[in-house]
Amino acid sequence: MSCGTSLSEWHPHVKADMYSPAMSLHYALLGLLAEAPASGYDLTARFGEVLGHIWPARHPAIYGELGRLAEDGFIELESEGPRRRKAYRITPKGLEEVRAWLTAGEVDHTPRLEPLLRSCFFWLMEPEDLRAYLDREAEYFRSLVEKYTSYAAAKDHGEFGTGARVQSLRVTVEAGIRLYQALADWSDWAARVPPAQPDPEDGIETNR
Amino acid sequence: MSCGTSLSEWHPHVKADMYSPAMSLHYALLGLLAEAPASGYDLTARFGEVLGHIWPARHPAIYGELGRLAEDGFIELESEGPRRRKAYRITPKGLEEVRAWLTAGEVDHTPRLEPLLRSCFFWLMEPEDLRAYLDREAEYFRSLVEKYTSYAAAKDHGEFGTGARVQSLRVTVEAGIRLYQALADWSDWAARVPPAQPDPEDGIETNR
DNA sequence: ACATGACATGTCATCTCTGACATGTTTACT
DNA sequence: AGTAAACATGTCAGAGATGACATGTCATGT
Repeated sequence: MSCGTSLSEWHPHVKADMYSPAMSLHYALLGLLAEAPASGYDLTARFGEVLGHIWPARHPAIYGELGRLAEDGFIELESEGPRRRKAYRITPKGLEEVRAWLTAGEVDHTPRLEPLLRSCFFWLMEPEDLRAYLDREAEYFRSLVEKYTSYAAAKDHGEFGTGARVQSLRVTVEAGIRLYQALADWSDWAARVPPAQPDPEDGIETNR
Repeated sequence: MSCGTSLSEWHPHVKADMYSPAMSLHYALLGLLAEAPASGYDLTARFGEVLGHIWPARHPAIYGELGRLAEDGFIELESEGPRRRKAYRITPKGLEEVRAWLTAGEVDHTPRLEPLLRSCFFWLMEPEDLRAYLDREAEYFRSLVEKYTSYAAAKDHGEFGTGARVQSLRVTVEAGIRLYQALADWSDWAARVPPAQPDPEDGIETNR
């Protein structure tokens, strides 16, 4: 082992972080329903369009969570529409729930980004493959920056109104722009890091 | 519904992205074992120290995946040590597996960042709570930038050697620095966005 | 001789999400 | 009148991860 915290700190009978793995959908749905009543179908669409780029969710997860939320009194049936459509409305209890999360909930700061995980293992790649990969990535990140930038510009010209919800979305988009810009710059930077010397310490062949 | 792609594109019988939810641990373990043989305990420690800040994993998941990996011939028993310790070594098949992932696997670019999800719902918070939250976040992100920066400086002074694996880690750390810097700047920026007007379009009270 | 703590591996109930499958309803075009 | 497409909701087996629980091994100090 290299540098390190003692393992037994976490191991035997210690209460861990208690960070909820994906209670996120629970709050995400409440947050969306705080805007306006919606059906599972509507919510699925919203995940497909915008939120899903940050926090993916498919319809089985959504319908399932909707059922649980209703059971627990965080939301309630608002109306039944034409094709079996069921729209839900958030209850005061639900609104309190999501607000408590926002102001008092533990924040998980882990950046679960697959490209970052991959970067730990770049040393296993051939230099030319790595180079090609990083170029592709930089390109892709730049295209996202462009996409979000144009959305932000439209918003700043008042195209979607000036309400609080739109303003929140604008803030989220700004995060996207800055994050993807950072990732694009990082990819460019990484592509210019010289390939390493073969590592003497281990038996596995590194990138030649 | 607002702007949007037709839902039926994904719905009826279309093959979805097939993006693997967390096949990531499978590859992460292979990547770590490509460096040197290790036991479940060692690998758990490494997740706790470094990798876990990017991709968390607890010991039950690790021991479980290790078993599957061995069953499938991606890794093999290297040695049995003092206290039931079992160290595994990656096989040629396993090395091929992780390399194929790195060079040919689909990349999932979704930034699963809880702070970003939260930002979609900032409009539900009281302005002063939001302000306090953003200040705390900015502070925290800055502390991470500092931490990773000092690590990078140590590395650049040759403190951990110059091997390929260390160089990869340096690249990952650079991503962390840039990402957290972007997030710190974003938090500062967001704290200075003026609170929105009450939104006329819906019935739920927004931040006053 | 024995207790303690670090080392080390495992099981299990439970939770969440996913892809595949299944189904019913309404509109629009031909 | 018929059929295709969009609208809309659901079930289910299975994968993957988690916290809690359980157990066994070795070194050290008393």
